[in-house]
Amino acid sequence: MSVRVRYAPSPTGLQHIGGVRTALFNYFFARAMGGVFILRIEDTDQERYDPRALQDIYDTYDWLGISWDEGPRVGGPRGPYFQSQRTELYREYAQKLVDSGEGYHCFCTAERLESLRSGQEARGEGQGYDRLCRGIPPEEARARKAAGEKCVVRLKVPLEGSTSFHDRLIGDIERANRDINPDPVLLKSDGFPTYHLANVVDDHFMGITHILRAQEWIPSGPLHILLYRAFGWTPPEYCHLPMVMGEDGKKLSKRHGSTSLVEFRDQGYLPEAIINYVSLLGWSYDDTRQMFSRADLERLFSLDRLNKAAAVFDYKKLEWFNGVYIREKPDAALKDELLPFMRRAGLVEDPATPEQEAVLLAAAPLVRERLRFLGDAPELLRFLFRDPPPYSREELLPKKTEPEEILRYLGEIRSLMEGFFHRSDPENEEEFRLLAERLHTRLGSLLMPLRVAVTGSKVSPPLFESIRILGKEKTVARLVAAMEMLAARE
RNA sequence: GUCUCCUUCGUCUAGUGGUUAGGACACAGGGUUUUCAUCCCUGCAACAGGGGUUCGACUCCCCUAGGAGAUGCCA
Repeated sequence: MSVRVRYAPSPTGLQHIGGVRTALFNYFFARAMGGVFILRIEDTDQERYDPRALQDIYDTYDWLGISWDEGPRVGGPRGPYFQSQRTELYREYAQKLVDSGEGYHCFCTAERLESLRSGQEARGEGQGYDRLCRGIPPEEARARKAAGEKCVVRLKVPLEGSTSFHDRLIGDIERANRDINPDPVLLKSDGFPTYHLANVVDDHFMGITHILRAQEWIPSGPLHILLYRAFGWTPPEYCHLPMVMGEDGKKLSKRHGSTSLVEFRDQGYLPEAIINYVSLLGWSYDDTRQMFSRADLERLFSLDRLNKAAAVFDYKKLEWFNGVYIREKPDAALKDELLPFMRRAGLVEDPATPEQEAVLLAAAPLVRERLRFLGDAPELLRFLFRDPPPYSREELLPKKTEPEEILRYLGEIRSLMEGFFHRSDPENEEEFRLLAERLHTRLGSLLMPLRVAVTGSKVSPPLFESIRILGKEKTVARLVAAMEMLAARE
């Protein structure tokens, strides 16, 4: 039987690391098995639905380069792939449960459930519905419903015995029926299904063969088994993936820093880094290999190498992967990646002029090894597009040097600039060494003031290459500005 | 409260009934270097605890502890 898996997000918030991990594992599993990957939108919560969240799902996976074989935008034989468009189906199957006696109508109001819950909490009892409506005779329930009384459909969870299922990763999981959520709601009073019903019905009709989802779903596993049984269906194979935690060991959330994918993208993370890093959260290939491209994972991913324990999300390691992938980018590709960030910083126009593109292309090799994120680029390269930011007089003066001395050096350097552009970088370096020797100073004492004058900072990309990109005119002008600053009396 | 799952360096992980318990990130030190960074080298550091089983357990079993998750007309 060919593999069919799905990622089924609900459009209620931005895609975050945890969701992406689940999506990725489903996608890679499908690819590695030659199966089908389905995207299904679980938009059954009318209250929390957010159209921006749907767009975010598209944006996130488009950006990551993850595509689905069936789902929104592409369609497929088992659609529709929005649960909000399948409500008839859920209603039909909820009714079947009522008819067969596996489910029942419940007329309890939200208020009653609320007070029930608070009472239980106050007494420190286990929480859950008290099954009040379970005893209502079917005819009576029918009549009340026909009379227009608001109601939901609940599942009749067996009072005795236990329910177990097999998990590919964990093994057999068993739960006493009395510990299962007492009669969960399957169909809400607004006619929409809850997760449990919609999920089971869809997975069945969409022919899902494997359910790969986070371990936070384990507790509802037995419940879903009960549903499959009530319908007379065969459940798919389960594989509950280890959870992703924040640094404090708690479920990853906003307060752990950026967790949504758009945030990572906007900070200048590369999709390659995210994919590589996230893949290693709960999965490994062997004892040493850690570099994996999307294509690698589409081939090598396997459920046999999953880890059981929850993984802590380590921003530092992601950052490291990002640096590695940035360094792998050829000049032109890096330039293209950098462009949006330079634009957003207002350093290049939109669209960039050919000159600006040329400068950025030339600068790419200079910053490549210095970027942790693409978003670091504007600050590093600003001096190529604007006058250097204001710097203090002190910054021009290396330790234990006098202004007059540096002023003299800069004058000499200015002369050196005449032939600078006709010489190679090694030749220029040699010139500067000779000059330092002649002035009885260190090379650093020559280059640091020059660096500050040209870039406005003591930390910059390689100086000679930078000057070459900047051009003689601007370089000399900045040198002069620095000399004037030094010459001015305090 | 109840139920379920989990437990190897700080973090991600590999691993075997007999290993110096391996790799990566982080951190520390050193080297290269015109700054920063990159790069290279070295170091650091783990089998949660207690019982068994066994000639021998990190590895198999049990218990304890700790952690996490679930207990919704949210998914």
